[in-house]
Amino acid sequence: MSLRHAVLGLLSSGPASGYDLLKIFELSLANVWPATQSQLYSELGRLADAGFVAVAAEGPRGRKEYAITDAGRAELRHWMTEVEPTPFNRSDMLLRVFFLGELDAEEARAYLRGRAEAADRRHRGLAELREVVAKGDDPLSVYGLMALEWGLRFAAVQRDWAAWAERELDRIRTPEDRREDQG
Amino acid sequence: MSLRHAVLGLLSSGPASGYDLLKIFELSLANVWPATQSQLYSELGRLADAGFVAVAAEGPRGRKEYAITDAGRAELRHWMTEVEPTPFNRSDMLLRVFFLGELDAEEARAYLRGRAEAADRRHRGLAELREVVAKGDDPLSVYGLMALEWGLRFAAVQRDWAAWAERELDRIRTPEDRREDQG
DNA sequence: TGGAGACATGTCAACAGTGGAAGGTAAGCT
DNA sequence: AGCTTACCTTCCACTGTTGACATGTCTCCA
Repeated sequence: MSLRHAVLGLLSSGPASGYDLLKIFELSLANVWPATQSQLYSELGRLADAGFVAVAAEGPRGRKEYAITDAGRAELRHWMTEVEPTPFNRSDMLLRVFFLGELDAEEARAYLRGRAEAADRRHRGLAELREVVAKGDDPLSVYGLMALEWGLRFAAVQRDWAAWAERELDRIRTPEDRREDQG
Repeated sequence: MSLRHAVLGLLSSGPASGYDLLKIFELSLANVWPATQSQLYSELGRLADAGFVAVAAEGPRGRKEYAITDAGRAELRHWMTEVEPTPFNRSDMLLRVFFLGELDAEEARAYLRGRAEAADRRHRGLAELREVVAKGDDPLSVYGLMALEWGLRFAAVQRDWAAWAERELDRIRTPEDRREDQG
């Protein structure tokens, strides 16, 4: 139930409407905690019922600006400092690795190669983003930068792991051929 | 909808009952694609309705052994080779990083330190598991080893990143103190 | 023979996440 | 004045995930 805390976290730096929050979710938070419009509005409703946020102002077009309350801030702090993060999540990429034996050698190689390439593309994309940020064109908070660095390292490790696994696959699958060569 | 493919993947190497599958989910697949008993049994039912698996044999205590069908195998192959894996998932650990500014310097440090330590513990645990596997006491498939290697590298990168972020935090938060020293 | 423990399945309520439809208001442009 | 575009919210149906409860059988062993 972290959508709730994502919303509280965003509201902790100032009031915003559901629409404003949606923009943030689509941009900076998209890779960390994606959320859709219907999820956001209903979560804001629940948060208001629970007293963690309140409508601070109403604007044109039915706009409602939500502000975090003291109770909300307390809840956020509690989650940040007391609740243990989940160590890891589901990964359909890794799930496929378990079943790679179902494919023939060529297909398995192709899969790992594909993963390495995708990770490499992501790595290059993030590196570019870091360049842009470094030039100061599009400032990012210290914490945004930390998340960016995480993404960069994560992409690199995935790329390198996939390349390693591909070599490993060759090492495993070729002994029979080698024996044939020698026999 | 990968639970379906996890089940198909497991059944691809031989028939099994819901109970058997549950054991596998609790052990080797727990970190990659956790699933509960209720999920498993209902998924098996849906899979059977869709013709991807069939009851191959019935045993004592109402046991039903499911076997994958040709259609099921085709579906699994399709998913393995044609469907692009989701690049990354939600991370409540990283979500917290975005809101680290809500905490004071000491708390933020503690958070990152905690992450580094948790990752280090996981890394040591997996390294130990790799030792055990290497000794051949508890054999793991090539693919299981690849997944293990992934876990190891992932834990290492998380540990190192958290340590880096902690130093980064010091670098950012201390300039004011330094100015005070000089002034 | 009686109890513990593993084996085995089924069902239900609640919550979380996805995708899309519907409906309405304000601002800016021509 | 009329049009378009951006702004803004609500509701709904469906799927996925979790946890708990209910139910019963077989094997072993004291």
